[in-house]
Amino acid sequence: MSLPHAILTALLEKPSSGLELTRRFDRSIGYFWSATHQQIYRELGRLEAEGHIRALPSEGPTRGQKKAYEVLPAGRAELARWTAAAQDPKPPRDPLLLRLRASAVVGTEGIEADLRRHLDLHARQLAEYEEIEARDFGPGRDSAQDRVRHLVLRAGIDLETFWTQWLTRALAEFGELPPTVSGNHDAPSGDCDATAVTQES
Amino acid sequence: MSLPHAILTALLEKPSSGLELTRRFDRSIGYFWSATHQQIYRELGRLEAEGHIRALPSEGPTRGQKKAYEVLPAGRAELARWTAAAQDPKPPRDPLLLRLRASAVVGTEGIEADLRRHLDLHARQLAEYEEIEARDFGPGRDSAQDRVRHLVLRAGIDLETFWTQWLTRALAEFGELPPTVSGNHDAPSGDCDATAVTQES
DNA sequence: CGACTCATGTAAGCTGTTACATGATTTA
DNA sequence: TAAATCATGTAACAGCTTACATGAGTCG
Repeated sequence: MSLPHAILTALLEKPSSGLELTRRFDRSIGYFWSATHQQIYRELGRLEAEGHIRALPSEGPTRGQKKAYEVLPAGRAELARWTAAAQDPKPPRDPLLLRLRASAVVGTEGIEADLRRHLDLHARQLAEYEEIEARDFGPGRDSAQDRVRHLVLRAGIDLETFWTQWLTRALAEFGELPPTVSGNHDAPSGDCDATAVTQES
Repeated sequence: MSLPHAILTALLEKPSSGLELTRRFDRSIGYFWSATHQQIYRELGRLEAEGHIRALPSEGPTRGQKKAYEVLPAGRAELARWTAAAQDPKPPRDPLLLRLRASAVVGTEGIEADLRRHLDLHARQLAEYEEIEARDFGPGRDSAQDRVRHLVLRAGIDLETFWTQWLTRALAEFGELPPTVSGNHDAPSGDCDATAVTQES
C-alpha cells in the first residue's frame, strides 16, 4: 500500500494533475517508487473517493481537460499515520542476481554482456544523482527538511555505488573464469549440494 | 517472469516437491526472490503443462501425497535462454525511503524507532550471510560454480552492509535534528520547491 | 481539414498476497 | 480415535503492466 502514500507526498509538495504527477514520478519520486499513468489515475480516483484529496475547481468536460488535485486534512493525517507505522523490510527481488545464480547451473554464456550494460546504466544513474547532490545540497542549506531529503538522496547514491562496485568485481571475476563454464549440459550436477547460499544451509 | 525461472534453477540444483521448494525459498533462493507455497504450486502446475518439468513417477492419490518434480531438457533450454537474455534493471521500490521522504513533509515523528528496528534486522541478516561465507567459501574451493555463487553471496553481504551503514548515518542525523520537525501542520509548504531529489529537477 | 500532441481514461491479463479447504501421516 | 502436522491445493482479491480508446487543443 505504498503508491497512494507516494502520491499524497507528491501532492503535498505541490498540487498537480495526473499527467504532471506522472512526469514527476519519472523523475524524483520515481527513483524509489515508479508508477505509470494508469496506476496514478486509478489511485487518484480512489483517493478522491476516500476524501483524502479533492480536485481543484475547474469547469468544463472531464475528458481531455487538465484536472489538478490537492491534499485534504484527512489525507495528510493518513500519510502521517502511514509514515510512522512500523513496516518490515521485504527481501529484495532482483532478477539479475537470480540470473547469475542460474548461470552457475546452465552456464554463463551471454550474461556477461548484460552485466556490462547494467554497469553502464548504474554508472549513469550514479552520475545523475551526484549532479543533483552538487546542485541542490551544497554547503549552507541545512533546514531539517533539506537534511532529511539529502539522506534519501544519499541512499540512492550509495545504492548505485554498490551496484557499480559489485558489477565491476563480477566482470573482473568473469575475466578470470575459464572461457566457457557452460556446455556442462548433463554434467556432474550431482554433488552441487556441498556449496553455499546458492545452496541451502 | 522470474518466478518460473527461479523454480527451474532450484529444481536443477535438486529435484524437489512443492513443499521442499517452499522451504528452500525460505532460505537460500528466497534471499533474492521470495515466494509463498501458493505461488510455487501454481507455477509448478504451469511449468508441467508447458513441458518444462515433469512429476517424478509415484502412484497413489494426488492430495496429501508428496510429489517431486525434475527439469526436462526443454526447461533447461528455457532457463538458459532467459539467463542470457538482456533485461533492464528496474528502479528499486522501497517503502522505507518513501516514508522518509514523506516524513520531510509531514514530520519525522515516529519513524526513528522503525529505522532502529530496520538497522537491527539488517545487521542480523548481514551476520547470517557472513556466517555462510565463512562456512561455505573458505580458501580452496574455487570451481567456476563456486566462484559464481560466491559472487551472488557477496551481493547480499554488500547490500546488507549498505543498509546498516546508511541507517546508522540516518539515525545519527536524526539525533542532531531539532526534537520535532513535525507540527508544521499547515506550515510554510509553499516554498519547498527549491530543494532536491526529493524535488523535481 | 489532417496530423500531432496533450490529457484522461478503460480493459484485460499476470503476479503476488491472504485466507481457507482437504487428504494423508504420525503420535498421544 | 482424536489431535497435530505434513502436504497439496482453491478462491478471492489487490497491485502492476500492456494495449488500446477518447476528447481537446495546436499547427501546417
